[in-house]
Amino acid sequence: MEQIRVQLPDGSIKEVVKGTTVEDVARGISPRLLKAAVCGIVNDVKIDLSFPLEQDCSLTIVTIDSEEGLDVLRHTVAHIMAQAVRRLWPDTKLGIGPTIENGFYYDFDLKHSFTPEDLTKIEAEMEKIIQEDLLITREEISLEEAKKLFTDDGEVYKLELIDELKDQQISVYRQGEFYDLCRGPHLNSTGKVKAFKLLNVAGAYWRGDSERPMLQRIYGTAFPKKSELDEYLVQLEEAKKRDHNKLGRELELFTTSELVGQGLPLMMPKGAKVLQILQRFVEDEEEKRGYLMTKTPFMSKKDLFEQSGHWEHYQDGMFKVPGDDEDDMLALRPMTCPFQFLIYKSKLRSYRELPIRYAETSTLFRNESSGEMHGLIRVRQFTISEGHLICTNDQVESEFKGALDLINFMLDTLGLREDVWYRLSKWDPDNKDKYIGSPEAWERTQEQMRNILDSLGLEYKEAEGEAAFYGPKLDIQARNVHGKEDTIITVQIDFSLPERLDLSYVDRDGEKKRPIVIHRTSIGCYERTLAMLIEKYAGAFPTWLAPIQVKVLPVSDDFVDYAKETAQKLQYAGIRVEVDTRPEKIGYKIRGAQMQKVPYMLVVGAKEKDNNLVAVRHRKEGDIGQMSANDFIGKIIEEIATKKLD
RNA sequence: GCUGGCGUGGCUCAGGGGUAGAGCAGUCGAUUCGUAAUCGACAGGUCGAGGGUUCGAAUCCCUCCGCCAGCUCCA
Repeated sequence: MEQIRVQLPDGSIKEVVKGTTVEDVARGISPRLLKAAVCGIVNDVKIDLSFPLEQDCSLTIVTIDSEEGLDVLRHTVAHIMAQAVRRLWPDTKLGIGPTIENGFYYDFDLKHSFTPEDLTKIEAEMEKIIQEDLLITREEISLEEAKKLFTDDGEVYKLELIDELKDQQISVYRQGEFYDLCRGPHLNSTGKVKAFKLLNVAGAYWRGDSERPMLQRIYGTAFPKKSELDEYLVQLEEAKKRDHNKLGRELELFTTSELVGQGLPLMMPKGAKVLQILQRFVEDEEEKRGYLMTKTPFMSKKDLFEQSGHWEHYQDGMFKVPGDDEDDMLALRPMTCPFQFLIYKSKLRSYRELPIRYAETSTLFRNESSGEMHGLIRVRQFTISEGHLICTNDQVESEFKGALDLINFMLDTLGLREDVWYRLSKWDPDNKDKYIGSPEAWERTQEQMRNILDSLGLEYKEAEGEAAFYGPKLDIQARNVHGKEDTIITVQIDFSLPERLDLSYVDRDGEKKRPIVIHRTSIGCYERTLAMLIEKYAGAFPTWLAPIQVKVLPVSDDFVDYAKETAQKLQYAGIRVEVDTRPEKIGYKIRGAQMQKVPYMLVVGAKEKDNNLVAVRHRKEGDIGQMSANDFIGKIIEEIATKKLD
């Protein structure tokens, strides 16, 4: 029998008979490996355990506890779910069923619309399929065979996918009566699945195209062990408790009213206070870094937006305000750029003035469509730390880096750095109508941005079709507690609007030249940042950001005066303080302050009053002992001044 | 905008054709208390809005508004 040489990840070579399967190799190594094995990687290609090795190769055996193994498991569970849905609703047509971060989904097209109760039914059917321990097999077929197979079933969506696989090997996986177009690999039997859960149902357009039919998507997850699944589900529940939309209302940061409408939150005193602190912090820091503040109108005649291109490219996102007659249309501003450009243009500019850094705490209005609004994250009116750096071509790199340095400083100070990632958002060359400017300029600017990022050694992803209509962006992304991704900060290089608004400066040689504009935010949108902070800290803001920093709690009515006196001292020192004067027991007051997530509680009773002290309790550390009010003030002032994170 | 779910006092929820219920929060009274819930009383709702079916609608039907998740779109 012919022997082949198989190289394992540790570098060792195993000689096996030609035709030996991956599973056999695993068996030959150890029973434990065999049990945990889900698939193999042969010469960098993922394959099933049943794959026979025909020639010398490198082989990694993927186990269920690895990231790749988990992916295989979840993909198989997605098939089991599709099989179950097919058994329960035989008229179901299948869409796609990929794995995603933390789980999988499958899209279905059927007349019946799934209810949450259906998920339980489907889970029960899946459990049966797992009990049946069906063998999962791979079959490679030709394009014609594939077309025939799925035409007979009326699987229109699968046929569309097959059409795009023209030059590739088409494979079908079968388990019992069920089969599906799939690249694989998969577990080798349904019985290997130990722990899964279906999570929710939602609509999703076929191929992500809103012009095409909407299918029903079921999300689920799976883990090698039940305990891991349970742990994950607990984690999900815990995350929901941090939801800014729930906590923000409970903590009286903001509220909404049906009378006001969607996407228009009302900031309550505590929420407004946090926003004010953030805003002052940003404005002061920008001033230190050479920004000039502007204050421009919330609306303009449409003429301005026509010139900037917003009217043509952004009209759907704008609120229009009718004027006295047809031609006198106004619009609320969706961005501040054109206004600041007019300030720049108000006189002739010299190269000596550049770079000019304009900053504005800009309130913007965007007419988001009704299904998009969410808490403080997607709203129709918001305030953003918007700025425009007008510079020469030679200054772009240093200005870009300066903007990014400010951003990173902000993220570090707020403790958010570890929660974000960077994305180079490029245009979509197949969709030129969405943009202004020439393809060459787009490519050149994107390359320039890439070079800057690379020279900083910054790690980033690239994303096509995510650019602004006037230029590419560096977006700084974060996830909310539901795992949904949002842009929180952005830096953009704009070569188009300076042209459209005819910005210029007089250069050293006396010639008029075109400047470049960098659009940037430093913490982005204040409302969205507040939402992130609420979720990051579960409402327990670092002391410098806390709307109430100290709560003074008299042990009984007899000490209310002393409590008020103490609070007065703190207030003079600029500390945000409240006194709980309710005729309640101390435990009750502490509980109240804990639930409001106030950083410090000062308990005052006879012992404190007689010795002119306060008993300090920290929301996390508990009782930290007595000290004089002045000592406490010194301590907390220091904590606030250094913007200490918990 | 699309799909699905949901709207009952400030909050969390029960009731599901026969004239609105609990807990917490609030107010008042009693208690004057030492590190996460003292006791009692009171008050609070045109059951999201508007139409319809019915002798009778919080409950069934329709439209709209709002909330939640996802898709699409975007900071």
